[in-house]
Amino acid sequence: MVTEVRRIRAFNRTVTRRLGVLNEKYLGRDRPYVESRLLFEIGTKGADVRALRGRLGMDSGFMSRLLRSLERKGLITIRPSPEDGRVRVVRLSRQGLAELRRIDALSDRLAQSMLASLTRVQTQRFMAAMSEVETLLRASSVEIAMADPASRDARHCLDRYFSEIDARFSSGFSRSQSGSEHADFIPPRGCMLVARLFGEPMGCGALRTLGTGLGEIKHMWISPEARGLGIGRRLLAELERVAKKHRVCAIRLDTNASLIEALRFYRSTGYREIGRYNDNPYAHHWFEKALK
Amino acid sequence: MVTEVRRIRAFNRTVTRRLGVLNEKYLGRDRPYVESRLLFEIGTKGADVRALRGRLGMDSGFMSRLLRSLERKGLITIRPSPEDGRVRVVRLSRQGLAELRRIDALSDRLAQSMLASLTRVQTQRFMAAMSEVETLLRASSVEIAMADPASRDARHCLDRYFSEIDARFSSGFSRSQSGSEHADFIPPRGCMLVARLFGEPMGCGALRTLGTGLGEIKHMWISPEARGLGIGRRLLAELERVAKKHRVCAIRLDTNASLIEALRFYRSTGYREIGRYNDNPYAHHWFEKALK
DNA sequence: ACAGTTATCTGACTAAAGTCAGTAAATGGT
DNA sequence: ACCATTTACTGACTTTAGTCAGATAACTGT
Repeated sequence: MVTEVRRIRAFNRTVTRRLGVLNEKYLGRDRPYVESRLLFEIGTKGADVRALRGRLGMDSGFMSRLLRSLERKGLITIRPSPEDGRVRVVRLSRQGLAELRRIDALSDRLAQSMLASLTRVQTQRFMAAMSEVETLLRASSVEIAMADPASRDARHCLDRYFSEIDARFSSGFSRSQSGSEHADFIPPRGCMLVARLFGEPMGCGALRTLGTGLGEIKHMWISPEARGLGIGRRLLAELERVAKKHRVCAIRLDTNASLIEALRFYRSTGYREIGRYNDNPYAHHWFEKALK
Repeated sequence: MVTEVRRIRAFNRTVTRRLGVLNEKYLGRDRPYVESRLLFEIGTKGADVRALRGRLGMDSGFMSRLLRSLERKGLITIRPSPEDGRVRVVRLSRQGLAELRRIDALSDRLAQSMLASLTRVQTQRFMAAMSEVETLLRASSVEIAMADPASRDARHCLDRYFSEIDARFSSGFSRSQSGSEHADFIPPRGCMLVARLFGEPMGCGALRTLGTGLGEIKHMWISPEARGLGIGRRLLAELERVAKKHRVCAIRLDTNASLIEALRFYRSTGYREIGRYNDNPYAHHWFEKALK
C-alpha cells in the first residue's frame, strides 16, 4: 500500500507539472483559462448550461457571468431548450467554432511537443501506458450512489437502458409491459444505484424485494462509453451488500437471450441458472445467487 | 501521428480532470493553493528562493510576498545563503514541518482514493502503467540547450561530473590536470549543451575541436536521478549535429575503464575503439566515430 | 390550481493570483 | 575600483476566479 501511494504521488507530481503548466499556458494564453475551458466543453455540438455546470462543477452565478462574457465577445449563442424552457442551450457561433479550432490546434501542438523528443519505441510504449492509465483512472473515478428512480440521472439511465434493449431484443421491447414500478426501487422496498463518472451518469442498477428474504436485480445498465471499467461488478456488489443488510438471502434476476455479455457477466459473478420464476415475456434465462 | 495526438489529448483530459480537481481541493483546503504548493516545494530539506522561483516559474515579487506570508504564520524561516549573500535559503520551521506532514497525509489520502475502487489486478496494472507514463513523460520533458560553460547550470553539472569521477576513478581525479579550458567549449571553437528537466540541470555534454575536421566529446554527464531517460543519446546526437554543421567529419573521445556504462554507451552509439590519441592520464579507452 | 423544485440570472462582494516598475544589496568580471 | 548582473524585496495595481443571497420564470406532482 505504501509503495502504491508513493508511486501515485510521484506520478501525480510529474504529470501535474508537465500537463498542468502547459495546459494553462497553452489554453489560457489570450483569454481567461476558465473561458477557454468552457468553450472547449461546449464543443462543436453545443450543450445544456445545466450539463456544463455539472461537468465543470461550477457555481451557477459564475457560469452565467462567463456565458454572458463569451456571448458579448460573439463566441456563443444561447437560447432556451425546446424541451424545457428553464434550461438554456449554448452553441458556438461561427466565430466560436474558429476559436475552438484554434484551441484544438494548440492542444495538438502540446501533444506533439510531448512526442517530439521520444524515439519510436518510446512513443509506442508511451501510448500503451497512457491508454492503460487513462482507463484505470476513469475506473477509479466512478462514483456509485443511491438515487431516486425519478431523479433526472436515474431517468436518463433508464431511458437509455430501455431504448437499448428495445433495439437489441429480437422482438423489440415495450416499456408498459415491463411490470416494474418506480416505487419498487425506493427504500425500504428496494433501491436504485447510479454510477457517475465526472458527474455524469454512466450506469445504473436496481434492487427490489420479491418476498421475504428474496430480492431481484433489475435494470442493470452501463453506458457504452464506460464499459470495461468494472462498473457492472461494482454496482452488483453494492446492490448485494444492500440486499444483505435488508436480510435478503437470495437474489434472482432474469435476462433476455440477446444480452450475451449480461449472461456471461451474471454467470461469472456467482449466479446459477434456475427455472422460470416469473412471467416476464422478454426473459429467456433466470438466475439466482445465495447471499452468504 | 494523428492517433497518437488523439490518445494524448484523451489522456490529458482525463488526468487533468481527476488529478487537477482533487489536487486543488485537497491541497488548497484551508490556505491558498500556491502557499501549500510552496510549502511542498520547500520540503523537509529547505531550498534556495532562487531555485524555488525557477521550479515554480513564479514572479519574484509574488514569491517574496508569499514567503513573507508564510513567515508571518511561523511556517518558515528565511536566512541569507552562506555562499552567496544575495540568495536566501528557506527552511520549514517546526510548525511548517507539521504542516507539510499534514499536506502529505492529504496527498496520501488522494492517492488512496484513487485505489479504493480498483481490484487487486487493476491496481497492479495501474502501478506499472503509471511508472511507464511517468518515466516517458519525464523523458519527453527534458530540454536540451546550448549553454555558456561558465553559467550556473553548466558549472553545477561540471562540478557534479568531476566529483563523481573523482569518486569512481580508482586513482581519484584531480581537476587541475584535466587539461580542458572553458574557452574550448565556446562557439565557434566548440560548444556546451545542458539538459534540463523542469528547469533544473540534469546533464551536460561538450564538444571541442582538436584540429581541422576533428572534434572531441568531453564532460558527458547525466544526473543519477535522470538516467534511463535517453538523455545521453540525445545530448550526443545533438553534439554530433553541431559538429557536422562545423565541418567536423570525425569525433573522438576518451574514457576511464571504471565507467562501464559509458563504454557500453559509446560502443552502442557507433563509436569504434582506436589507439591512444592523447596523453590524458585518466584515459584507458579511446574512441572515434566518423560523421556522415 | 397551486406548492414545491429546478435552472438560470443579477448584484454585491471577496479572495487568490499575478504583473510591473523601481530599489537595494551582493557579486563577478575586467 | 568600478560597472553590469543577479537576487530579493516593496508598493501599487489588475485580473481571475470565485461565493452568496436573493429574484424570476418554467416545470412537476398532486
